[in-house]
Amino acid sequence: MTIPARCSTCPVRSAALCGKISDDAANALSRVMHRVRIPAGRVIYGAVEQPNSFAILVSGVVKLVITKPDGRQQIVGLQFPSDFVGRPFADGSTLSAEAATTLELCCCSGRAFENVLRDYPELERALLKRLVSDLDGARNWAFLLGRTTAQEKVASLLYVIADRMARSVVRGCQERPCALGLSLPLSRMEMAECLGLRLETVCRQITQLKSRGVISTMGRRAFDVLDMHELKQCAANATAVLDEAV
Amino acid sequence: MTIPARCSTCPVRSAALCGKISDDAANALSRVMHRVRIPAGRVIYGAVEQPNSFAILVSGVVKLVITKPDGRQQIVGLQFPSDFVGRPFADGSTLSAEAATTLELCCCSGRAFENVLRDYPELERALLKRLVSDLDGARNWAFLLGRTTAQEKVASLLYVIADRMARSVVRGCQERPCALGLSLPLSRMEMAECLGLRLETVCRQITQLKSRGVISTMGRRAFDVLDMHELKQCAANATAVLDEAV
DNA sequence: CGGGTCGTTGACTCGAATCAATATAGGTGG
DNA sequence: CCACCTATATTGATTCGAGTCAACGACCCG
Repeated sequence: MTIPARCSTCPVRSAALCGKISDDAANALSRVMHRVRIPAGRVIYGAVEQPNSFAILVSGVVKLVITKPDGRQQIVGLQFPSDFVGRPFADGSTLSAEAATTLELCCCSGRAFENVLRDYPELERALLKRLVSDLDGARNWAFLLGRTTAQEKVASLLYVIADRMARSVVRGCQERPCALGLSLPLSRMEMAECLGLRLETVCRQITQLKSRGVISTMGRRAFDVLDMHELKQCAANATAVLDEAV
Repeated sequence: MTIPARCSTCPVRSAALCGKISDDAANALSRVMHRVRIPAGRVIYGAVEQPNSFAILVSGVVKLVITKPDGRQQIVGLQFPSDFVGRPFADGSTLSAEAATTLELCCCSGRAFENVLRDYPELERALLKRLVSDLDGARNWAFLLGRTTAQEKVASLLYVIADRMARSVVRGCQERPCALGLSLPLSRMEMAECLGLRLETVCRQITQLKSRGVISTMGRRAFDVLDMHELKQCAANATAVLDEAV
């Protein structure tokens, strides 16, 4: 038995959960999942709504945001195409997921997903691995917030976005995804919320990166990486870069 | 079949992974696990050593630390008694786990653990749930690092320590674990590494909390929470507390 | 009791926040 | 299609919290 046609043409299949399991399990999964389109700004799951569903992100970007009673917000993670969206066995935390852009999701109800999970232990195993790597991601995010300068934060974010957007846009080009005209899935405000900064600070850092010829911007929601290597340098160690720029 | 005697007297059993599964699974697990004692400072797992093992923390505190080539360190998580220690299916990240204090672990080899995992899907399910809650923890840690003042950071850390240490020291006392003489598992330097601050800043904030009568300290490695409610207030919203203090 | 590590406090600096004033993009209606 | 209008973005001036540098003090070890 082979996988369904709609799956075999799916752009994220190889990288997503459903590409890591046997055709058998993938079939069972495909039977309960369906494509949906979600407009930007929609809350996918959060403190309020409980009909928890699960999805694989096909296109677009999801932001994971923690909001405190006093209004402070922090984006604690971004999800890109091929990522798994949902909170299995959620305990109702303060975390919510929002569409940063228009999304295409391949999704199903929590109940249906948990049934397949029970029938195919290999799926549970794959999910567990993904959670471990999400956990690594969350901890690296914490490092970024705790131990880096504004310069490094902005450079890191742009690097991650360039990396993951390029991967999902031009598949096959593993070399240098430069000069592509990447679309920026976040506003300046949202970038600030990602990085624990104010939007003015994000602006200033972007201006600096532009004046150094590392990136360029076109309008509000597009940018180019002119020098991928330099951007990575900025992300890893802003001070060293500043030294050699003197 | 009942669980082994050494498990039935184990202080963390009810809260740990092994208390969330059937006696059958718990038995299988107990057969491959054994108690070990680890001195403070020992690296449990990290970038170097690969013989990955898994453990349940019985006593002591483990710190999870990310170290970058340039020497910057950030503690991205703490683990307390009953927590699961280990990285299933690790992909060799920059994360390492270190004993912050002397530890008692109930541990086994990665191979043995994965065998039991295969035989008892319920164990895998329990592990998955624990990872999801770890993920929540890591994201809340990110919020703390990104969106709070030094005051809130220090208060939050002391609150978490007081909460979890009290829970493991005086079991049964669910009311107000105040005035207990809690042992502080971290040095000032380590506290700073947790919070993305400098140790001088941690000192100053501790001094402030003392002068406001929220906590008191005895020597270097012990403290008391004099007003648990106030400490929680400081953690949640330092500014409001400052306002009413004027 | 002496030495060294760790913790505390003080004086000063600096990076990011804040407050404020434009500027530009992008959508809307004429 | 163009002119306007509002959001969003950018830049500048200033403030403030935390970092840095330095000295001192306290605890804990032998």
